[in-house]
Amino acid sequence: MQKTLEPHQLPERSLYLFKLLVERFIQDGQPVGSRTLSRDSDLDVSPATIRNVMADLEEMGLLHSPHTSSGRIPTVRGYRLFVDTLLHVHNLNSNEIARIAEELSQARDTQSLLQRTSNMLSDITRLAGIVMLPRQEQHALKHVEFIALSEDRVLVILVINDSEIQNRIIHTAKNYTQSELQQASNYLNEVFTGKNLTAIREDILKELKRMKDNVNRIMQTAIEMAQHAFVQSDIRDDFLLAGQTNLMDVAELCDVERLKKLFNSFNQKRDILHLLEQSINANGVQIFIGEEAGYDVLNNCSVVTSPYEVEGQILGVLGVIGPTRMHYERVIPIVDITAKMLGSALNSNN
Amino acid sequence: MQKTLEPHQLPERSLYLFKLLVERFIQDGQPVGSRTLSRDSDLDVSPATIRNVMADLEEMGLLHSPHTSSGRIPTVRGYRLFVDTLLHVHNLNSNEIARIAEELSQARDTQSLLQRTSNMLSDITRLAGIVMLPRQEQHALKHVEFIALSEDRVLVILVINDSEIQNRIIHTAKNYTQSELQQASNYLNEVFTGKNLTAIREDILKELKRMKDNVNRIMQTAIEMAQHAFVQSDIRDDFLLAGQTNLMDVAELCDVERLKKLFNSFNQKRDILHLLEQSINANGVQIFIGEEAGYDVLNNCSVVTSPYEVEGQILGVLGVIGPTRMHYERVIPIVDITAKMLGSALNSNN
DNA sequence: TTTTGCACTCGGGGGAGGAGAGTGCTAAAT
DNA sequence: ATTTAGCACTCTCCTCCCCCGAGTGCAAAA
Repeated sequence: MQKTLEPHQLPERSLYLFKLLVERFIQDGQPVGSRTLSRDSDLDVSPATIRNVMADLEEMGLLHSPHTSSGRIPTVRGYRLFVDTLLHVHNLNSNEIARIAEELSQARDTQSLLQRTSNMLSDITRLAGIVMLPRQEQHALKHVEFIALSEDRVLVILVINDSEIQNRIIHTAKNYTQSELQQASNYLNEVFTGKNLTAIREDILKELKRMKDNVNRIMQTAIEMAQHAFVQSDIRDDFLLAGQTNLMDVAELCDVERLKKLFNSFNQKRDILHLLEQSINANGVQIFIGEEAGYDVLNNCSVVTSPYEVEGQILGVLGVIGPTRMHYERVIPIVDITAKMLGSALNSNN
Repeated sequence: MQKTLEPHQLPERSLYLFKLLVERFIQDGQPVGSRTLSRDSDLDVSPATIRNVMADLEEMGLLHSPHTSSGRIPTVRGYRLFVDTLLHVHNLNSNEIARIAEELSQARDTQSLLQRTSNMLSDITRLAGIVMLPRQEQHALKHVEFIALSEDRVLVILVINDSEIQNRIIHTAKNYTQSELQQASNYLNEVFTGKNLTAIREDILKELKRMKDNVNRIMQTAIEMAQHAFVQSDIRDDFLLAGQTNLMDVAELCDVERLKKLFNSFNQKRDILHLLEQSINANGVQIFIGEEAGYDVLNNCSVVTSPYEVEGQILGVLGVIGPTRMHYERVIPIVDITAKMLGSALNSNN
């Protein structure tokens, strides 16, 4: 009975060769054989030796041969090891940083900032860029306005953070006149302007409990409206995706059936959102490899994500979707720095 | 020297066979040979005869053989003839009409109505559905509101038609206080509510000319604001596209390179918008076949469009994108009726 | 004008065969 | 105890070849 080997017990040489193999495979997408590796490595070692090492690595589930006689390619577990412990990420060169900054600085409002971010991600990685829309919980209310539409429908306009506008149509129990609504919004503006949405929500719930005692008609209207306007969830379940078509160039995804499934799941948004939400509480860059995360449409795909934050508050997640065989070395710092820059851009937008 | 034949000079039998051939090809996508056609036709005629007919049709540029010995397929010109003069479009059965109506009736606001329309188009045709966003020129202004953001930035909120909200941020020459803006919006609401945007625009331009004589401070502010808010173009150059992935099933587009180009041009939007705009002044359903319209990404694709209108005013265009080999017979009435129903749905939304 | 008969063409499918890359295993070398 | 060399083996991929079938065009007969 042989002992079960664990990756960290591997001799340094094996790890070195494994890393070399993964890098090589990422570079040109062909299964890597012992001969190639022997030529590439600094070690002065014959192919046969390398074959032995590779056999070990395969047994541990880090490598896999597509068929009996072809080189090896990394398994999902192999990529995991590579990414978690072998990969050494450089800083981005200042040119690229400047380019990202330049791109983001041109945005006028939040919407276009997010759009630009996702375009930029896809452009410089040549993969698909994704940006989850930010939560606004922590943002300050700038202004609220009610407009009577018809009978029981009222248009609510929330101005948040100077440049972010949300419209909602709510259905009320009673019919309100425009002037009642005006008074209500005046009241709410006075009380709530400058507070953040979470705080406002709490305040409203408190007020609701005291409602029965309250005879002030204006306040009653105001609170009823506010309840509708603020208390319903405002987590906007959406994201911006750019450069999907870049994925069509990737050889290992180039089968129309697979692509179709992938694109469909982009349209459904559900799975992708779930995935992104998993990383919303992560600390910095996170990497999902292949079907690891449990979504089989993402077979052969990796997702590199990072939450972005303003003043320590995580607002959303952004990242890149590409083949498992992607240049993590390059993509990771890009995602990382983009998240940071988006955070500060959002901050200065306030 | 032989005479140049024109389609309308063709003997009835040739047209009949041509029609049969196109229908057959649309059905199963294989080049159609003389034997098949002879079996299919009611005519008691040998394959050889049909071959002669086909040779004529080919010479006229209506048919084409992929290679020496395979059946024929229609050329773009052939489709044109088929669609323009041979095709006989049935009415939609009441089930399908009900289904469309049902689908559209569930929309709450304009945005979701358009979204549903485009989804529905793609669902029932199994192709890509497209809906151009409507112009609002002819819509009545319900309410206008100004909110001071910071220094020279003012948020304009236009409520149009009860359920359509537009936000714009404008940059003003002077700084206005919120109360100035309030007065301005009060004034504008009084004067303009109920008028349509085109009329408002004209009024504003007239007012501008008289501005110099006018000393009323409020009116001056109001007109300056209104100028920014209304006069800039509000033609929203955008469309909603659904079911792109349906196109991935279509055999003749199933080459990744072609698909990539197509999807890219969907993302660029430019070409597609140009195409749609061409049909905005058309009368009813219009059909663009293959690269006819001059966009080579649309090679092998047809676009079936129809403008949709409210009270005789054309607001936009909707349609379907699919392979040239599509079931025009079915798609045309669907697009037709959808345009009409969208029109009336938009109307009842007002 | 239509049909029959016939020679011809072309694409696609199905081996056969060989080259190339790579493997695993065993036995020798270090 | 590793490492290497040697060797047989395996599997993919390419190409060549061949043949089948579908369909054609043309000429001559009906």
